[in-house]
Amino acid sequence: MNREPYNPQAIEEKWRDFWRERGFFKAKIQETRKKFYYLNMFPYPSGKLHAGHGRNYILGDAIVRFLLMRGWNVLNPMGWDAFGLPAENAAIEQGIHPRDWTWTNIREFKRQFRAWGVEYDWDREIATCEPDYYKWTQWIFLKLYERGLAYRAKGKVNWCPHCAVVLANEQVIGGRCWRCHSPVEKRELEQWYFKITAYAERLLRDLDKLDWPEHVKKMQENWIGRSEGAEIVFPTEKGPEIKVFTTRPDTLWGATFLVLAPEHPLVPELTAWEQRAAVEAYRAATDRLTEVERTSTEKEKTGVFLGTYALNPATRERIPIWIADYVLMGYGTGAIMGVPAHDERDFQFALSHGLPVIPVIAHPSGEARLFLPSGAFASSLPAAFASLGIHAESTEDGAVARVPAEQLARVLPLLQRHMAEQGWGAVVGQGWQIVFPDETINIGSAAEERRALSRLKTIDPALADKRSVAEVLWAIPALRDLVFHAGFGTMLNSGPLSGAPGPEAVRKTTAWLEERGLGKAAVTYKLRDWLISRQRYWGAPIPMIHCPRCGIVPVPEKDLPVLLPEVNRIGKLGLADIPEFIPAPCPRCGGPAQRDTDTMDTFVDSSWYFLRFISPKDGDRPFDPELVNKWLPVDLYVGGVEHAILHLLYARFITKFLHDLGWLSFDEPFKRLFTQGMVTYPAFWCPTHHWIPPKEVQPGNRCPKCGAELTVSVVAMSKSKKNVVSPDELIAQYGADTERLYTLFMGPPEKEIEWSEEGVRGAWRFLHRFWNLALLILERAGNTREDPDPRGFGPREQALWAKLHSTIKKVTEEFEGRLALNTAVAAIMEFTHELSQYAEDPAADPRLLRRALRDLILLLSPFTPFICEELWHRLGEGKAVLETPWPSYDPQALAEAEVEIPVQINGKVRARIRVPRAKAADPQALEAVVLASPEVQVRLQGLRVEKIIAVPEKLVSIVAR
RNA sequence: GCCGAGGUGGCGGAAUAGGCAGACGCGCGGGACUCAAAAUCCCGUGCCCUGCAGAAGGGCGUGUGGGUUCGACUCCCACCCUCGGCACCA
Repeated sequence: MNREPYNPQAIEEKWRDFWRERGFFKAKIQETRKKFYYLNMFPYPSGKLHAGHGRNYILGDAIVRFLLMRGWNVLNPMGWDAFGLPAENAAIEQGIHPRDWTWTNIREFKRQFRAWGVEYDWDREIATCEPDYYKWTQWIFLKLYERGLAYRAKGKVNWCPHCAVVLANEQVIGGRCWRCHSPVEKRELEQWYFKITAYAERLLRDLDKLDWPEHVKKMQENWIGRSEGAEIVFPTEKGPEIKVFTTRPDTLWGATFLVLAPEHPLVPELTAWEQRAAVEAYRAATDRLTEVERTSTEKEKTGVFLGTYALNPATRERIPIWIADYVLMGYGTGAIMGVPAHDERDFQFALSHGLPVIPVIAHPSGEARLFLPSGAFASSLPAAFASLGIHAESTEDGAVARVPAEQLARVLPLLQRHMAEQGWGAVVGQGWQIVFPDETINIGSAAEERRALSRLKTIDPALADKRSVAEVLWAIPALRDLVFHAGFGTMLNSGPLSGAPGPEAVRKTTAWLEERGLGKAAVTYKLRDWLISRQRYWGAPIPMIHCPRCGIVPVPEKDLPVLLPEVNRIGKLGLADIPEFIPAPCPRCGGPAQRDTDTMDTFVDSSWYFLRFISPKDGDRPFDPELVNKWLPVDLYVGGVEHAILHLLYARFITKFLHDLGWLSFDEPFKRLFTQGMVTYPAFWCPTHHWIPPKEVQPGNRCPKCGAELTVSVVAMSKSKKNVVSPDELIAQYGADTERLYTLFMGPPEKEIEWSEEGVRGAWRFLHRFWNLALLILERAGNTREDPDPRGFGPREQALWAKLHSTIKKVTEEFEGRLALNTAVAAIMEFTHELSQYAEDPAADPRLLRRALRDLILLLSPFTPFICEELWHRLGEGKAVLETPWPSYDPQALAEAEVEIPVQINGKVRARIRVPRAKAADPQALEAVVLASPEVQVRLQGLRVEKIIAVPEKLVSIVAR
């Protein structure tokens, strides 16, 4: 019999507008019973969508279709992140106005969504570049300004020379621009900031209440970077005090120098006259370094002595003040105390500059180690040591012995006694002791350090060039692992706190400092304030006016929006290049004044858009607070992990701010977050012709233009690398349903995955089988209207019936739980297979056939809505799929089926027995059935059963000897 | 360096609560259809060994080494590797 072939193009065109026309995707915004706010991160409309983008939108569409069938009142809006640098740069490349570029792309995106069958509540469409949207972005700026959370400050900022714009810290990725990857430079500029640091603690703490992927929360946690420690005040001889932040106040007695960031404001005042030239030169050199160069850990620790001294508040010793570029102005107080014995960077710095190192924390291992250079001891020493149970080993340049900490007090005098006349020795681990025949010097202060060093130099001419005891000890390989350590341990050489055990050291020192008014407990964050000024045209103008008389004056709310001026020129312009934009009367005094010529960072636009969807056309307010408070937080937010820090942190901040302002009752915008993985595809690189589209690659990976061998890399699809798969072509060849099914089936949606042409064909073959099966069943059972009666089922029917219900269960649970829709598709495929086999039986129950097909169509409809809508109507069900409730499963159907129980004997599966589920659920019954079965009996012959474990519905394990 | 995720057939992956390892798909092999090919459909497919007309049987197997358990991809200890984020953050 010749059946009508599956013709996806014809079917899909037929239904493309159906769902929209019926209004299935329109949220009933006034009704908030059983509401569900589903949100895909809105795109920046760039060119065309590729198959990789489908990961996000198709997943969302499937979830929303499922939710609608489950009876949820779903809000599923879409908009355009259309303002900002990305759009502007792309438009410049095309030589057109950013607005034209944006709207052309929006039309294209919408066409492609329609082709995919991806639907939204289009009545709520917004674009951040439209005045009725950015008016409210400006309003948020004004509110932040009112509260002192938007401020202007001069400082070193990140500057991207290629984009001609400043960048926020979050937009510098590994020292490079997030858009164009150029190395970022530093410039001294006056810019606008949002005080996100005021929210650091809450942004950190509230991560706990979010149902987000653990790694995204961790990334935010690390970015916020909370550190607990103490702020300590160091007096200086020149006068001004220096505040330092440290996480290790317990090492204070070991602070032998101070280091300021080269940009530190106190540097000029603290510089001695004779050091001024050197200091200025160093500061200038630091300025010229890029972020990448400056923060490279490989770099030698450079720095310059200011020529003046501070006082260590604990030891009261004079310590030199230096500047060095490894100390950053933006973190803590921009100054550190140098504790070379217990901080790796300070240690390197001290070694490079010959600064003294004083150990003040015992090595956590409790070990001490003795070193004696060759010829340093008398022949009587080994015997004396042996009496203490200490055995020395010879190394290239001397003898080494392990000394238990508690033996130290006895070893040192002994050592002194048996030392050669011109000998010396060192014991490190529990502090450093330098032993001479007539005395032992404990390195516990700078004075002792100096004295020990000078004696060493006198004894051993080879040490003449050493500038510190640390240099001497570091040169001995056998001691290195004990000379430096950064662990917690018992405090040493620390005056009143000596002997304080490691776990209490920090707390005790902090208390000691606070009692004396020398310092206090403090918390510091890595998070910096959000720099939001951008010197480019395509963005929301900052609503501020600079008046020569009144200073900086905000534009009154009633005068919003500050409209972006129209321009005819295309290029890297800022508002400063548009003279007619600048003049404006001062809102306060009415005199002539000038508009601020910066625009806002694109991430400001997207930091509140999820609120606007509730009342997108409201002209009087940014959003309707009453409805927003009913609909938000967003129940499920889906987007790329690349926004883990940037957008998601900013949106959380603005939400908390609006909450504090009283506009929002909630303080976290996205209850659950799901990050989908990228789609990769091979990209081909020719040294002369650059990126070559995969389709043009010649056999043997050759360039079509020059025949050169191409370099292949499997990377995320992107237009610039020309390795995109076009949905238009896929749809023309296979249909949208095939692309959708493959996209959802190819792997777990959160994982990065490579696109496979063969995989697409697999989805295509499945849909053919499904189509043919449906037509077969329609022929055989199309007219049946009765429901099947499970009471009359034979074993085959019962098995199929159970399979149907377990499939419904599986698919439902995936949508409601972890969203591993790839396994839901696999389950549907399995069921389709079993249904096909049953349908071939001429005696098959038509009522069961029809019911199975009906439910199968519904289960598959979120994945492949076109073919399912078509078959649904052929089934004559009247209503549309989306008006039909999602199938429910019957636990009874599952209970009645037989299950196969594997039987393990001594850990190996030796038999499989079919048992009715009711019996399998009861351990005793299960055990009895298994032991009675012939297969098991044969296996147990000659063995004595020692133990039986029966796991209900799973397996039976028998131990026999 | 620090933090996080992960390592399962030829490949993508499954095993959701310690209970049949390899679901589902790709690829591959064989067959059907065809003059032929493509497409499609059906069957088989972890590795190794024994065996055979067809069967059947056994051993090994989830990065490596150890441990807990009747039973480990799953839990514990140590290590190796890959990917992602951060990185002179005091």
